[in-house]
Amino acid sequence: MLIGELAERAGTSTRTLRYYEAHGLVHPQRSANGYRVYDEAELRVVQEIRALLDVGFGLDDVRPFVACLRAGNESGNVCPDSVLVLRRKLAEVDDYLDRLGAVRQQLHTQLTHAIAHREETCPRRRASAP
Amino acid sequence: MLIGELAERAGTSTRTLRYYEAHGLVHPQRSANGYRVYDEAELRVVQEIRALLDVGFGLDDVRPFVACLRAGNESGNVCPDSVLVLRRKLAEVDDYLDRLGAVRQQLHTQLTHAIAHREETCPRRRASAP
DNA sequence: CCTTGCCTTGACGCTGACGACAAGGTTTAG
DNA sequence: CTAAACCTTGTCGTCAGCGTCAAGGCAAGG
Repeated sequence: MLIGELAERAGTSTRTLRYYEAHGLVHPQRSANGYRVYDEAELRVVQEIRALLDVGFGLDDVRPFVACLRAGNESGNVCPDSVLVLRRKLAEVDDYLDRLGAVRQQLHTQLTHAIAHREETCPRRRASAP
Repeated sequence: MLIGELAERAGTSTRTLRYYEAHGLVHPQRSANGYRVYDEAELRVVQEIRALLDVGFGLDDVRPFVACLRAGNESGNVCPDSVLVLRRKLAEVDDYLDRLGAVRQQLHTQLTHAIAHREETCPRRRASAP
């Protein structure tokens, strides 16, 4: 399988595949003319990478999962290093959820006060009419 | 007040103040030698900018609040444009909270499955011992 | 006069995951 | 012969909010 086919099958671009290779996530062989040649297993690998990136992982975070898949496991999650990353990421997400919740609260408060201020300085006719 | 003093009082850098000016958020006067001269009110403006950026706003989102303050209001939140931005940002945050919650759920699931798989293929001695 | 410490504009660096383009080689089909 | 459709490496652009020099002007104290 050449790079174009893998790109299409994985729903990504050739640029992306070369990028992953440059960062050590994919290791295609080369044909006589220098073309990259991928075997079927790489499709799974690329899909795993994409799935993790979509969830907010960085390339470095993805490495253990790729290695885990390549080690013959049917899931990239089951290796110790992957579990460590999963734990860390879960903690990060929880942290971010907390902060984002606080931000939401603050925005809500500001908005409420702004509306209240508006009622104060410029009362609605409908609302205050008998 | 010169740029260095304002930077220190606002807890930011001169570079940052020049950056804000380049993006139309601050309009200092100039002294005879070309130095930027700020009046007291700009401190409030810069603080408002910093507070909003810290919450995740972009410079463009901040503009209405700055204009609102400069219009003489004691809060930057009370003007219609500011309220619009607040509403939009609140919606964005809610959206992001939803997606992040889904991600958290997925991570949790993956982690749970990975652990379960581990128990399966390599059961703990303590847990299964009589 | 010289140093110190302000200030000025200008321009590149950074982070991440690519997109887009350049300039060229290869293979196949017509 | 040539066009089409692949492929190669290399390099610059993107988004945001600045950090970090670089090179120089201005003011005051010793």
